[in-house]
Amino acid sequence: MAGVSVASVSRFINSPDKVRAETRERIRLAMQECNYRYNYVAKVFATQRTQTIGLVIPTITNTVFADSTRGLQDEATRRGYQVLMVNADYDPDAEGELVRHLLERQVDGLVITASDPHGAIAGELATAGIPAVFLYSTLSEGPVSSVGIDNERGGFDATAHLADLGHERIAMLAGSFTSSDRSRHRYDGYRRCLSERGLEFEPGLVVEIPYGLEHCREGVARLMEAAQPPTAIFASNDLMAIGVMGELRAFGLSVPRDVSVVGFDDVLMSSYVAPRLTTIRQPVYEMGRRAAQMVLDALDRGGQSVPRHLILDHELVVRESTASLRRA
Amino acid sequence: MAGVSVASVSRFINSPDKVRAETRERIRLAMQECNYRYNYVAKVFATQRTQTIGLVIPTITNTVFADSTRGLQDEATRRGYQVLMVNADYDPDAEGELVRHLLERQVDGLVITASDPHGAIAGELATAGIPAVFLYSTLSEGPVSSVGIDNERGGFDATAHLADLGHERIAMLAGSFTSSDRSRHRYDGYRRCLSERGLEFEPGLVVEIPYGLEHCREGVARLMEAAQPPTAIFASNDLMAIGVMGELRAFGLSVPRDVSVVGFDDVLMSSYVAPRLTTIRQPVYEMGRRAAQMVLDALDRGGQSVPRHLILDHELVVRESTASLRRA
DNA sequence: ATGAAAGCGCTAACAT
DNA sequence: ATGTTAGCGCTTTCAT
Repeated sequence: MAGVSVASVSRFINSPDKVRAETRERIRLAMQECNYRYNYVAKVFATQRTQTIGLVIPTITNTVFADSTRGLQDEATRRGYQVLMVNADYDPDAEGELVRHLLERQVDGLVITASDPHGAIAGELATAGIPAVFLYSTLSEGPVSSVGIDNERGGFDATAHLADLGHERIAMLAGSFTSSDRSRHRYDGYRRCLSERGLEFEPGLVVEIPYGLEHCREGVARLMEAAQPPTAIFASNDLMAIGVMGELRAFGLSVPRDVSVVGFDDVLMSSYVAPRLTTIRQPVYEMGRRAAQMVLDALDRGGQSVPRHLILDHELVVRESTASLRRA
Repeated sequence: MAGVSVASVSRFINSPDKVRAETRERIRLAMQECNYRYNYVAKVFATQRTQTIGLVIPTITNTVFADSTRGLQDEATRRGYQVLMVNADYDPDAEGELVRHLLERQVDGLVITASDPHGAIAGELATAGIPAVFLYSTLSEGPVSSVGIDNERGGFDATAHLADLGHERIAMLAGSFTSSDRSRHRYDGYRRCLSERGLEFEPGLVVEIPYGLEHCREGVARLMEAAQPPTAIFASNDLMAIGVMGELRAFGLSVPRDVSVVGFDDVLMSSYVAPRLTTIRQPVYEMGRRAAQMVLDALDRGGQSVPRHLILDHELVVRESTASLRRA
């Protein structure tokens, strides 16, 4: 239509300076006239590269994942990559499914917040043949790279803060261990703190619930209707901590007067709720950025690289939801 | 490798029953041996159909969009489609960009929460040549289908609730009009209510801010530091309403004792914050489901169909953040 | 600066 | 039940 070959059109699209101005104009006109639309799928098919990194997150409902995704997205965009995000709803089986799906879609790299980085997913990633990194998990070894914080120490620090305030009956409301190794590691830290402080561990003070605000009611009920209810609750993440505070109020209990609550993540919302939530801050934007960096760097090096395990610093942020124990 | 043609392999993948059991086994073995991975991109390229519907949302940080996306996702999955979600960060220019991007990616249909369905995006969609629907907007006509609620009436109802409680100085903290026609329509309803109730409209009582919790501080400051501060605030959405409540507390003000607050959306979080938020509920899951339904139905009919404009019911949910005006 | 042509991995129509 | 083959729209190498 423009009287040129497809090669010239391709050049026009990808490096306009390689085609004469006059030809450029002819092509532009023809494109306009026939309402040309570039077919990205054909390009990917031809080049075998999508310039896309696949991202698997546990849920879209907890905004931490939105925040880390932003970091990942920014870094990817900066380096000419896109990100294809899918959520697994905290379901380990779905994770494998989604990874396969992303692989079929020819993503160039993968970052995943997995339920269990030691589970089946590890093998899946190992054979994928593209750079992959685990995000959020605490890993110090293994064939696939990772970036996260030390969740065990985070759990320890949260619990220690409560112990420092004089609490002895400290409960943990944990997101289900099978759907999150972070929850398990935070629990490990909780246990270690209890033992180091000489506090007795009571199985009844740990309740494991599925992730999500809507499951907090039952968890809080189990905790507070016991013969000896806790005076402080450590929740696996801020979302659930906010859920806990809501349910505590429904029980006629006041935070922090009757019970102290600490969360994990330091989601923006946590500075806005009443009372403002004490929590463990994770540098999530930075974590997302670093994860992208790792897969992009590997890609730059031709896909091959030694696995790295990056553990960033977390930080206790004391706000209004925790207070000294009032002795009866 | 299995001694069969590519056609048989294709059949094996897409309709295994069309190939003899013995051949099936040979293929399976060969696949295993050479670590075969299906190339989805090639399939899309060959068939010219992605079985994917593109979704553009304003932000991933407000969980309403997560909720409507779930409805959309469920319906799509049920009918064998996937959804490719991208977020525009409330930027009208980004919306156009993303739509073009999705089109290049050959999505079969499009659903978009647009800043302004009457803006440039409308033309973009009209020429796209694939089914598209606007989600969340109040539209009763136009070439592209839509599903939403009556945002003007929603804004009216929110304001009327405050007026019914005796408030006369009712402010609106609005998400920027240029990035959301919903905000504009809710504002229109606010204005109509004021006028119907014989309440004087004061420009100083309307402040427009960018979306996001982090911008609420300035908005609340502008409102409450005025000579005659409002006794009630209607916020464009729940997220901002929660932000408002947080900032009001920072000002030493109590909700609802000193000022009443009403939001919009009825996000799950709104039942957990303190005080529990009074708001206008949108049936967002259903909205997402219906949007998917519309594009999928159009696709089933071969892409052609008359535009439909669906307006679902909203509902005022009265909780704890609003109270009768205490006269000085 | 431009053109010719091979090739990316699959599907689908047709033939056997 | 299986094989043959054209073709999807682009990139890229090699010629000119």
